[in-house]
Amino acid sequence: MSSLSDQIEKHLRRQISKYQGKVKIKRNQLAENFDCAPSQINYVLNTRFTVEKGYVVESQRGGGGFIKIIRVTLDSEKEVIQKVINKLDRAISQKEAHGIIKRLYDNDLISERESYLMERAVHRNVLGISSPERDYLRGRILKNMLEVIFKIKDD
Amino acid sequence: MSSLSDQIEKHLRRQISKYQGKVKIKRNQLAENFDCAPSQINYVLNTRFTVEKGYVVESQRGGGGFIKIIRVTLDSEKEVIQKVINKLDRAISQKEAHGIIKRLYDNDLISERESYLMERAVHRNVLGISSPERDYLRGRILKNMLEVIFKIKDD
DNA sequence: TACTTAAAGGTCAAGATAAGTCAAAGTTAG
DNA sequence: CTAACTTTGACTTATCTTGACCTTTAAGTA
Repeated sequence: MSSLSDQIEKHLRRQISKYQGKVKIKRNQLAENFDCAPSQINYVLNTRFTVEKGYVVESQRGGGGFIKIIRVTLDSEKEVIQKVINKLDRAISQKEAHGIIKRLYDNDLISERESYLMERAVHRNVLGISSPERDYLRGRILKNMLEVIFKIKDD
Repeated sequence: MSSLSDQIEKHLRRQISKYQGKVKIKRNQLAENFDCAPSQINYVLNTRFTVEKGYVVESQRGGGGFIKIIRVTLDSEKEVIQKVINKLDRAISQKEAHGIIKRLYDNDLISERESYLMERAVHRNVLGISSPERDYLRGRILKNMLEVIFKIKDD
């Protein structure tokens, strides 16, 4: 049995995922739904939707007031990845692949183990087939690994 | 005649085996079931579910608090991976690959992100070429990625 | 426009829950 | 008999929940 705070957190996360990373709520309404004190909502926000955890919370008081929760994938991070992925729709040499992976690792976007994992997956000896098909295959594998890896949110 | 601690230990071990190597309990509830002081549970954890014995214990206090016990494979970890790798010197279907990756993830040998990364790297649509070459390629990629995991410890 | 009011959301501290620590007391194996 | 192990309970710390009171703001009214 999880605590009320956990349930509220789960609910909000689901909503956020459902609506492209942001959601707007009415504090009192939500408290009503969960049958708890309105300040409970603030508690959940303050402990679970912090900046360190990748969220920004905005609110407004008064009539028509609201609380907005926005999930942020540090702008820089998102930009970097997007740019990298965009460059992958073509043949990629092993050297290029190495450079890309190293840069991601240097920027703390992937772990050391992930970097070795990826390097190996696109290594010429592993792919086996001959160029230029091999370079296209490498591009596809790298692109797909990156796409999938950055859709997963790591808590 | 086994002591109370032994009985509690046995019970927890059974639960852990039953639930894929991890279990989440309520300390007070468990103490109630065994009709003992709650701190008795801590005693059992501290003497029988230590890191040296291959367990990690996590907990949270306060409302909705809990104790989680997770079995971690230490030495056996490398053995498992080695066995898996040895089976990969052949054509591997996507379904087989999925099973292997899932098993590694379930056993906490790879992270969720790594599992997604690997699944994608050997996906039929990504590899592109036709069978049976595709299945051999998949086997090579998977084998090589696992060798990396085998060699590099994540922390 | 200026003022008033009601409708939000914010803060903080007290109380409720639940796990952790530690040392004293009890048991058991050798 | 004693040393190691087990059991218990008083006290501590962490987390969650609630409610009283505060601040901000939209909207209505003169």
